[in-house]
Amino acid sequence: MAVSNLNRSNQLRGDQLLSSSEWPAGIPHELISQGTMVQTRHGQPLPLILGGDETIFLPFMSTLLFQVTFPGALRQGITLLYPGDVFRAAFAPPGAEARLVALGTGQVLRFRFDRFSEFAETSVATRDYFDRAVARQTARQAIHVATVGQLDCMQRLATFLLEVALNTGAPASEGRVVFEMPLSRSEVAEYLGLNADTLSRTMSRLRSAGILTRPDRHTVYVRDLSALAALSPASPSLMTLCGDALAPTGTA
Amino acid sequence: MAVSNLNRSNQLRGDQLLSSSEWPAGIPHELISQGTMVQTRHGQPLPLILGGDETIFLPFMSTLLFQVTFPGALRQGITLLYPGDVFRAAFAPPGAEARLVALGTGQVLRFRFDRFSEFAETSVATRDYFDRAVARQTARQAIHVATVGQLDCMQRLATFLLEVALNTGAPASEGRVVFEMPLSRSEVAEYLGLNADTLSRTMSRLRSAGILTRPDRHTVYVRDLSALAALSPASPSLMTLCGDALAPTGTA
DNA sequence: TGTAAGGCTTGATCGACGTCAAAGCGCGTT
DNA sequence: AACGCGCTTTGACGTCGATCAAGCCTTACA
Repeated sequence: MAVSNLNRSNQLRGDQLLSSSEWPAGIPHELISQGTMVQTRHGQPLPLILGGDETIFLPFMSTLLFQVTFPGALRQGITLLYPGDVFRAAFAPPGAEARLVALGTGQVLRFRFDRFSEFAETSVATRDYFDRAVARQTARQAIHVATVGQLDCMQRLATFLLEVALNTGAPASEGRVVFEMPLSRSEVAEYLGLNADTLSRTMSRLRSAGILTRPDRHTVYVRDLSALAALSPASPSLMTLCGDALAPTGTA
Repeated sequence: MAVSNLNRSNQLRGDQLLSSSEWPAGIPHELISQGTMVQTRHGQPLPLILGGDETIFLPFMSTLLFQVTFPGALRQGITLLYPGDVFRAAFAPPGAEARLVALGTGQVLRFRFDRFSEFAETSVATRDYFDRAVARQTARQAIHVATVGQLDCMQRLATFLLEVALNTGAPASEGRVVFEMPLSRSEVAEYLGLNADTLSRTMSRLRSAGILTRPDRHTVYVRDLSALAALSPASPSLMTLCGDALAPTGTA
């Protein structure tokens, strides 16, 4: 088992770190011991190696952000990756700056892609897991394209907040959710294709409407999830895709 | 071999229609006979069946468009699919109207997904083909997100024209390309997240700049591919991804 | 604890793009 | 050939969000 160094982070074989009860649903257990577990800090870039030793990452207990910058243009946040997702370096377009960054302290499983697919040859569960994860991410990506392409500022922000709430939030009480904001204001703006100042204004409107509060800079407390969902045309899609983890009181 | 009826179109077993010299590069030949070949007309919808008998489509000699409409919002063109791509119904987000339409007369290979993956179990080439196609499409999709999220009207249009030119165009002479416009004006607008009137104005500016002409409504003649590429921050990405099929005189 | 740096908020202003309406053009139909 | 329909073009106008700038607040570090 190769254990290489990556930005001085601790690295272990995948099954040495967490008890299996903490593993994200769906990951085949026999796969985990095949990879390298990378400890992440906020903002840590995960190098995307291409070619024969292409890398593949599985966010384990962490959230990742994939960004692309065209030469001479602003940066765009492409997708947020949650535990259970997969990201191979070949997903990054050539000819543009592509960055995969960790958004907090956590763990990411890393493989060489050839090793991963070699193991997948022997494991139906791994192939199924990979195909299902890719399909789910592609569907989320379609929602993101439609969000950026068609929705106005408030709708985009509501969609983003709902996405993060459903994927990482903890229910506080009936119709209320708390979650950590994984992105800075300007990163959210990049993700939504908006200006950071405009975004700040829109967030203020949500606060003064009583839909959410910010106990501190990194925390969002959604006081009325139904009202937030009502602002986003994508809410039915997100609710279905994220498994209705936080059943709302109603969508009206 | 099941041959069902779909919108009265002709259907044949996949290997009965074209000589193998016309097959798109990369598709394993043994896979083709496993599917159903669907004849398409312009605008024909390809039904996306989900669940146990999920469908998967392989555009063969045709181009497809995948669109999503949120309830109460405008339609968004998500991705264009060219020969060699793959589309499984699970790529469509739930809770929103999802449409896959053919953009011209051609052929599409259709499988039941369970049958497809059952065959893939026996064929390394098919698995490789599928994974590579998905990765390439994901990279193109990242370009599309960044295009819609960050670029202005002219840059988006230039990016779209370049994409279609590189994927379907025929070189006319050094630095010149002709291609059929597969989308109507309003479909292009939906794909780029723009207003159709604005798009028309921008296209007029390209015409008066001498970069392209429209011999007829369905045809685009690019008179200066380098100038078009210079307008799009995504041109290095598209050129690399589409295999430099039309080597330009220069990118400046 | 003081200080500096960077991120966030908010106001004023401007411009690109969306909206609406009218006219032009191609195309199929009778 | 005349007619009518649908798509496209073009102009006038309004608006949403980008930009610029000032002030505030948090965080890091000496």
